[in-house]
Amino acid sequence: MITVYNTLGRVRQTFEPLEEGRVGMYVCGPTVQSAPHIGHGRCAVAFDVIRRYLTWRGWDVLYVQNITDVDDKIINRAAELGVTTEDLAAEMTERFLTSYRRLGVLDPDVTPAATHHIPEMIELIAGLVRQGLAYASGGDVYFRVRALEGYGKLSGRNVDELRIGARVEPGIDKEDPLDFALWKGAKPGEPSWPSPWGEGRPGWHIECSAMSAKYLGVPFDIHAGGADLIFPHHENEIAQSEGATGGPFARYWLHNGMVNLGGEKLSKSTGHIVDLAEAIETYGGPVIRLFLLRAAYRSPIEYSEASMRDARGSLDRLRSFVRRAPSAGPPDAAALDRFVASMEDDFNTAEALGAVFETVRQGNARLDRGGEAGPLIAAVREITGVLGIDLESAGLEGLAEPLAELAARYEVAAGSAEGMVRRLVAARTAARRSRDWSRADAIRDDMAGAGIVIEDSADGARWYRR
RNA sequence: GGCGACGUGGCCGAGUGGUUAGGCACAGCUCUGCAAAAGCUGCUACACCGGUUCGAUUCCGGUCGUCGCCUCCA
Repeated sequence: MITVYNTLGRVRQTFEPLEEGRVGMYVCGPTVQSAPHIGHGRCAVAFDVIRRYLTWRGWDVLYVQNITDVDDKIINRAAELGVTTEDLAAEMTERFLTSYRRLGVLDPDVTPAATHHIPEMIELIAGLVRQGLAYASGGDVYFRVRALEGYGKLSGRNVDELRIGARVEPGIDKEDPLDFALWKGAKPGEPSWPSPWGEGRPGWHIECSAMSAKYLGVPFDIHAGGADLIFPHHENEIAQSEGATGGPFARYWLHNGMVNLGGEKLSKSTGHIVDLAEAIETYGGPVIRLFLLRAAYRSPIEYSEASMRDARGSLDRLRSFVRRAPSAGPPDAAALDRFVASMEDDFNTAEALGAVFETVRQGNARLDRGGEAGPLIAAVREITGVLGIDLESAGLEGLAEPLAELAARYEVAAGSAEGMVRRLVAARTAARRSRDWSRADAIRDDMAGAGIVIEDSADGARWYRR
């Protein structure tokens, strides 16, 4: 039985999909205006893990993550750079998807882009206008917030308190400052589409209402995203969708905590950012993924180099363990049970990892005593697989050059990166046999300098990339 | 000001009304040509003040502090 914390209602509750054995999941994706930062990675990883877990548990998950490819920020940024909005969006989309993959995030089943769903959005807006829940004003269309019962139920706000803070842009004719745009009339030179209200483009919130309904149907099971989207984005999605259908929209709302730097949230608009691609380049995808999974997905986490080093140390421990012996037999049942119990408690990956490390210690202790640890290793492999933590890849990308240099220095044949590593390790083993300690140590030190760690053991040398 | 979350040992970070989270770091020992890895041992906590209770880090109230949202944001 899975328990989840539902932002809607702020309660823990049993997760029961609408249809037995099937789960529909919609994750709010990025606005592709600039490159991804660690916070985007956290969101992607958090819900990728949930998807993987549900899948592993035997459920059929339909996973949708959108791309917002039209928006004021994109228009402005493209103008600054002197490129088209399409080109900018396409390039940034690619960068997001590449970084996500390097974090071990599986591709969504559907990755809908807003600009490919304009007709669906127009239809939805037209329906809201017909029902009196929206109105055209100038070339814009606004949602009439006060016309909808229950607005604010997700974020715990009430309309009378909101009134004071609501943003009113000059020159815009809203009936009420709380009302938000469903459709924005185009200014000259802006990308636009024809609509019953004139040329224009969709507001931000409407895309998620339209696309989630299209791919998952309404209502659907899980709607997820960053905690900073609770208000107004998700609140407005609910207003639009429930206004349009008269019934419930998404059943479980899951929100990941923010990634902070120096105690403050990362934010594109302020430039307070840890670039995701750079971090991946520096530490590798698996280290970052482990860093992200060490805390529960709802807690805020602090990015720091010290934390990344910790995460690398932890990853090394896992890798060293599974390299000691092959998996054998079915995965250890006790280890799996602990993993399942942790995950079913609101997908508590931090606790799940605690159980993994205890399994590692048990396994190491058994191996030290000359015993068998096949099932324990199998369990660790199984669990890290579900968590999407890659313990396997040698990851020798980018090392061809330094390895070739070392191959030349120690007079072994050049070739593929992996081949050179093997030959260098063999050369060191030979040096050790002839008790040429200085040569053996030099090879080990130089390899370490290149990022390849060599460890001796009873049954030969093992190596892995740091 | 309103709404929400949170304050755990050197650091990161789970969890619980009375029993070891875990990782990283540190010290000692074992093992090892050296090292690393690994094992064992050690170090050690629940912001503060009240209350409930036989007993609270864990429930309730208050204080202080931090963070998020209230405007675009994963």
